[in-house]
Amino acid sequence: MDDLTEMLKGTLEGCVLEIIGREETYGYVITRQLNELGFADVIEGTVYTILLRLERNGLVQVTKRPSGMGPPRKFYSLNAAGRAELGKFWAKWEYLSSRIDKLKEGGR
Amino acid sequence: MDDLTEMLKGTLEGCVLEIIGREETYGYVITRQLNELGFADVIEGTVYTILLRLERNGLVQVTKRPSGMGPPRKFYSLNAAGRAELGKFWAKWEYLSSRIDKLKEGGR
DNA sequence: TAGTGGTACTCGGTGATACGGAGTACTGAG
DNA sequence: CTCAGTACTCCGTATCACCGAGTACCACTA
Repeated sequence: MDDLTEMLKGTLEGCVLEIIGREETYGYVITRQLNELGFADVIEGTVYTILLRLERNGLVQVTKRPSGMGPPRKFYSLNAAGRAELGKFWAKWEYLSSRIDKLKEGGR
Repeated sequence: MDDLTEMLKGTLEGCVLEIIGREETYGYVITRQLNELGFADVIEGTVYTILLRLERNGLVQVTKRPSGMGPPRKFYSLNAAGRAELGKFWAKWEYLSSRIDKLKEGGR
Protein backbone atom coordinates (compact mmCIF):
# COMPACT_ATOMS: atom_id res chain seq x y z
CA MET A 1 0.00 0.00 0.00
CA ASP A 2 1.08 3.50 -0.82
CA ASP A 3 2.08 5.99 1.79
CA LEU A 4 -0.76 6.70 4.17
CA THR A 5 0.94 9.15 6.51
CA GLU A 6 -0.93 12.24 5.41
CA MET A 7 -4.26 10.47 5.57
CA LEU A 8 -3.49 9.18 9.05
CA LYS A 9 -3.23 12.65 10.46
CA GLY A 10 -5.96 13.19 12.97
CA THR A 11 -7.10 9.58 12.85
CA LEU A 12 -4.10 7.76 14.25
CA GLU A 13 -4.43 9.48 17.59
CA GLY A 14 -8.06 8.37 17.73
CA CYS A 15 -7.04 4.80 17.01
CA VAL A 16 -4.58 4.87 19.87
CA LEU A 17 -7.29 6.28 22.10
CA GLU A 18 -9.59 3.42 21.10
CA ILE A 19 -6.94 0.79 21.84
CA ILE A 20 -6.16 2.28 25.22
CA GLY A 21 -9.86 2.46 25.94
CA ARG A 22 -10.19 -1.31 25.64
CA GLU A 23 -7.67 -2.14 28.31
CA GLU A 24 -4.73 -0.63 30.09
CA THR A 25 -1.69 -1.10 27.86
CA TYR A 26 1.64 0.42 26.85
CA GLY A 27 3.43 1.86 23.84
CA TYR A 28 5.31 -1.11 22.56
CA VAL A 29 2.24 -3.33 22.49
CA ILE A 30 0.07 -0.59 20.97
CA THR A 31 2.52 -0.30 18.09
CA ARG A 32 2.35 -4.04 17.49
CA GLN A 33 -1.44 -4.00 17.56
CA LEU A 34 -1.61 -1.14 15.08
CA ASN A 35 0.73 -3.01 12.75
CA GLU A 36 -1.41 -6.13 12.94
CA LEU A 37 -4.54 -4.07 12.32
CA GLY A 38 -3.16 -3.02 8.95
CA PHE A 39 -1.38 0.18 9.90
CA ALA A 40 1.76 -1.59 8.84
CA ASP A 41 4.10 1.36 8.52
CA VAL A 42 3.33 3.00 11.83
CA ILE A 43 6.57 3.14 13.72
CA GLU A 44 7.27 3.17 17.45
CA GLY A 45 8.44 6.76 17.50
CA THR A 46 5.11 7.89 16.15
CA VAL A 47 3.14 6.02 18.80
CA TYR A 48 5.27 7.38 21.60
CA THR A 49 4.79 10.89 20.26
CA ILE A 50 1.05 10.38 20.43
CA LEU A 51 1.22 8.89 23.89
CA LEU A 52 3.23 11.81 25.21
CA ARG A 53 0.71 14.19 23.66
CA LEU A 54 -2.22 12.36 25.23
CA GLU A 55 -0.49 12.59 28.58
CA ARG A 56 0.32 16.26 28.15
CA ASN A 57 -3.31 16.94 27.22
CA GLY A 58 -4.59 15.13 30.29
CA LEU A 59 -6.54 12.44 28.48
CA VAL A 60 -4.88 9.42 30.05
CA GLN A 61 -3.82 8.05 33.38
CA VAL A 62 -0.26 6.77 33.45
CA THR A 63 1.23 4.10 35.68
CA LYS A 64 4.84 3.00 35.52
CA ARG A 65 5.46 -0.65 36.29
CA PRO A 66 8.63 -2.72 36.20
CA SER A 67 8.85 -5.39 33.52
CA GLY A 68 10.47 -8.79 33.65
CA MET A 69 11.51 -8.27 30.03
CA GLY A 70 13.45 -5.04 29.64
CA PRO A 71 12.98 -1.55 31.04
CA PRO A 72 9.88 -0.46 32.99
CA ARG A 73 6.65 0.07 31.05
CA LYS A 74 4.35 3.05 31.09
CA PHE A 75 0.80 1.75 31.20
CA TYR A 76 -1.92 4.00 29.86
CA SER A 77 -5.64 4.05 30.53
CA LEU A 78 -8.33 6.56 29.61
CA ASN A 79 -9.70 8.99 32.15
CA ALA A 80 -13.03 10.79 31.80
CA ALA A 81 -11.59 13.43 29.48
CA GLY A 82 -10.03 10.69 27.36
CA ARG A 83 -13.32 8.85 27.01
CA ALA A 84 -15.02 12.09 26.01
CA GLU A 85 -12.32 12.72 23.43
CA LEU A 86 -12.72 9.20 22.09
CA GLY A 87 -16.43 9.79 21.66
CA LYS A 88 -15.76 13.00 19.78
CA PHE A 89 -13.24 11.21 17.61
CA TRP A 90 -15.74 8.57 16.50
CA ALA A 91 -18.38 11.21 15.87
CA LYS A 92 -15.97 13.10 13.65
CA TRP A 93 -14.92 9.94 11.86
CA GLU A 94 -18.52 8.97 11.28
CA TYR A 95 -19.28 12.39 9.90
CA LEU A 96 -16.23 12.62 7.68
CA SER A 97 -16.34 9.11 6.28
CA SER A 98 -20.02 9.40 5.42
CA ARG A 99 -19.37 12.62 3.48
CA ILE A 100 -16.42 11.15 1.63
CA ASP A 101 -18.29 7.98 0.79
CA LYS A 102 -21.17 10.06 -0.52
CA LEU A 103 -18.77 12.03 -2.66
CA LYS A 104 -17.31 8.78 -3.92
CA GLU A 105 -20.73 7.46 -4.88
CA GLY A 106 -21.22 10.47 -7.08
CA GLY A 107 -23.04 12.69 -4.60
CA ARG A 108 -23.08 16.37 -5.44
CA MET B 1 -19.47 19.64 14.02
CA ASP B 2 -16.17 19.85 15.81
CA ASP B 3 -12.98 20.87 14.09
CA LEU B 4 -12.14 18.46 11.28
CA THR B 5 -8.99 20.10 9.97
CA GLU B 6 -6.54 17.47 11.17
CA MET B 7 -8.67 14.66 9.86
CA LEU B 8 -8.98 16.34 6.50
CA LYS B 9 -5.26 16.26 5.93
CA GLY B 10 -4.55 13.99 3.03
CA THR B 11 -8.21 13.54 2.15
CA LEU B 12 -9.23 17.04 1.13
CA GLU B 13 -6.86 17.08 -1.81
CA GLY B 14 -8.41 13.82 -3.01
CA CYS B 15 -11.88 15.32 -2.75
CA VAL B 16 -10.82 18.27 -4.88
CA LEU B 17 -9.34 15.85 -7.39
CA GLU B 18 -12.64 13.97 -7.51
CA ILE B 19 -14.63 17.15 -8.09
CA ILE B 20 -12.33 18.32 -10.84
CA GLY B 21 -12.50 14.86 -12.39
CA ARG B 22 -16.26 15.21 -12.89
CA GLU B 23 -16.09 18.32 -14.98
CA GLU B 24 -13.83 21.23 -15.68
CA THR B 25 -14.37 23.79 -12.93
CA TYR B 26 -12.67 26.49 -10.88
CA GLY B 27 -11.70 27.33 -7.31
CA TYR B 28 -14.58 29.45 -6.20
CA VAL B 29 -17.17 26.88 -7.30
CA ILE B 30 -15.17 23.99 -5.85
CA THR B 31 -15.20 25.71 -2.47
CA ARG B 32 -18.97 26.12 -2.65
CA GLN B 33 -19.45 22.48 -3.61
CA LEU B 34 -17.28 21.28 -0.75
CA ASN B 35 -19.26 23.40 1.67
CA GLU B 36 -22.54 21.97 0.38
CA LEU B 37 -21.16 18.46 0.61
CA GLY B 38 -20.70 18.89 4.34
CA PHE B 39 -17.15 20.19 4.48
CA ALA B 40 -18.65 23.32 5.90
CA ASP B 41 -15.56 24.97 7.34
CA VAL B 42 -13.33 24.60 4.31
CA ILE B 43 -12.31 28.08 3.33
CA GLU B 44 -11.34 29.49 -0.05
CA GLY B 45 -7.71 29.98 0.85
CA THR B 46 -7.39 26.26 1.56
CA VAL B 47 -8.86 25.26 -1.78
CA TYR B 48 -6.64 27.63 -3.69
CA THR B 49 -3.61 26.25 -1.88
CA ILE B 50 -4.57 22.77 -3.01
CA LEU B 51 -5.21 23.92 -6.56
CA LEU B 52 -1.82 25.57 -6.79
CA ARG B 53 -0.23 22.40 -5.47
CA LEU B 54 -2.04 20.22 -8.00
CA GLU B 55 -0.85 22.52 -10.74
CA ARG B 56 2.73 22.52 -9.45
CA ASN B 57 2.66 18.71 -9.31
CA GLY B 58 1.43 18.44 -12.87
CA LEU B 59 -1.87 16.71 -12.10
CA VAL B 60 -4.18 19.19 -13.79
CA GLN B 61 -4.59 21.15 -16.96
CA VAL B 62 -5.32 24.83 -16.42
CA THR B 63 -7.18 27.23 -18.70
CA LYS B 64 -7.77 30.86 -17.88
CA ARG B 65 -11.02 32.29 -19.15
CA PRO B 66 -12.63 35.71 -18.68
CA SER B 67 -15.78 35.88 -16.58
CA GLY B 68 -18.81 38.08 -16.96
CA MET B 69 -18.97 38.26 -13.17
CA GLY B 70 -15.66 39.45 -11.74
CA PRO B 71 -12.04 38.63 -12.51
CA PRO B 72 -10.99 35.84 -14.90
CA ARG B 73 -11.37 32.26 -13.75
CA LYS B 74 -8.81 29.49 -13.77
CA PHE B 75 -10.52 26.33 -14.98
CA TYR B 76 -9.03 23.02 -13.93
CA SER B 77 -9.35 19.56 -15.45
CA LEU B 78 -7.51 16.32 -14.73
CA ASN B 79 -4.80 15.05 -17.02
CA ALA B 80 -3.60 11.42 -17.12
CA ALA B 81 -1.39 11.86 -14.07
CA GLY B 82 -4.28 13.43 -12.21
CA ARG B 83 -6.60 10.54 -13.00
CA ALA B 84 -3.93 8.10 -11.82
CA GLU B 85 -3.53 10.07 -8.61
CA LEU B 86 -7.28 10.06 -8.09
CA GLY B 87 -7.32 6.29 -8.45
CA LYS B 88 -4.57 5.97 -5.88
CA PHE B 89 -6.44 8.27 -3.56
CA TRP B 90 -9.58 6.15 -3.60
CA ALA B 91 -7.55 2.99 -3.10
CA LYS B 92 -5.89 4.51 -0.06
CA TRP B 93 -9.20 5.76 1.29
CA GLU B 94 -10.77 2.34 0.82
CA TYR B 95 -7.89 0.71 2.62
CA LEU B 96 -7.77 3.16 5.49
CA SER B 97 -11.49 3.43 6.11
CA SER B 98 -11.93 -0.34 6.13
CA ARG B 99 -9.20 -0.67 8.78
CA ILE B 100 -10.64 2.06 10.92
CA ASP B 101 -14.15 0.67 10.67
CA LYS B 102 -12.84 -2.73 11.67
CA LEU B 103 -11.13 -1.21 14.67
CA LYS B 104 -14.36 0.54 15.55
CA GLU B 105 -16.30 -2.72 15.38
CA GLY B 106 -13.99 -4.15 17.98
CA GLY B 107 -11.50 -5.82 15.65
CA ARG B 108 -8.15 -6.64 17.14
C1' DT C 1 32.63 -11.61 29.94
C1' DA C 2 31.73 -9.43 25.92
C1' DG C 3 28.44 -9.25 22.41
C1' DT C 4 23.91 -9.60 20.35
C1' DG C 5 19.08 -9.14 19.97
C1' DG C 6 14.63 -8.01 21.76
C1' DT C 7 12.08 -4.92 24.78
C1' DA C 8 10.85 -0.05 26.03
C1' DC C 9 10.94 4.91 26.16
C1' DT C 10 12.67 10.02 25.09
C1' DC C 11 13.86 13.84 22.36
C1' DG C 12 14.98 17.04 18.53
C1' DG C 13 14.27 17.99 13.90
C1' DT C 14 11.78 17.50 9.18
C1' DG C 15 8.13 17.76 5.71
C1' DA C 16 3.41 17.92 4.44
C1' DT C 17 -0.94 19.83 5.06
C1' DA C 18 -5.06 22.75 6.23
C1' DC C 19 -6.00 27.26 7.90
C1' DG C 20 -5.96 32.38 8.57
C1' DG C 21 -5.51 37.00 7.06
C1' DA C 22 -4.15 40.54 4.14
C1' DG C 23 -3.97 42.09 -0.33
C1' DT C 24 -5.36 42.57 -5.39
C1' DA C 25 -8.77 42.99 -8.92
C1' DC C 26 -13.01 42.96 -11.61
C1' DT C 27 -18.19 43.58 -11.96
C1' DG C 28 -22.83 45.33 -11.14
C1' DA C 29 -26.34 47.38 -7.96
C1' DG C 30 -27.80 50.94 -4.91
C1' DC D 1 -18.98 56.11 -6.03
C1' DT D 2 -19.20 53.13 -2.48
C1' DC D 3 -20.40 48.43 -1.40
C1' DA D 4 -21.12 43.58 -1.87
C1' DG D 5 -20.12 39.52 -4.44
C1' DT D 6 -16.88 37.11 -7.33
C1' DA D 7 -12.13 35.29 -7.92
C1' DC D 8 -7.34 34.57 -7.10
C1' DT D 9 -2.44 35.04 -4.70
C1' DC D 10 0.85 35.07 -1.07
C1' DC D 11 2.87 34.62 3.42
C1' DG D 12 2.83 32.96 7.85
C1' DT D 13 1.14 29.52 11.58
C1' DA D 14 -0.09 25.24 14.00
C1' DT D 15 -0.47 20.52 14.00
C1' DC D 16 0.59 16.14 12.92
C1' DA D 17 3.09 11.74 11.52
C1' DC D 18 7.72 10.47 10.73
C1' DC D 19 12.63 9.75 11.34
C1' DG D 20 17.04 9.08 13.62
C1' DA D 21 19.85 9.00 17.43
C1' DG D 22 20.23 8.09 22.00
C1' DT D 23 19.34 5.72 26.56
C1' DA D 24 18.40 1.67 29.21
C1' DC D 25 17.21 -2.96 30.79
C1' DC D 26 17.17 -7.96 30.27
C1' DA D 27 18.30 -12.76 28.51
C1' DC D 28 20.98 -15.72 25.90
C1' DT D 29 25.30 -17.35 24.01
C1' DA D 30 29.94 -17.98 22.30
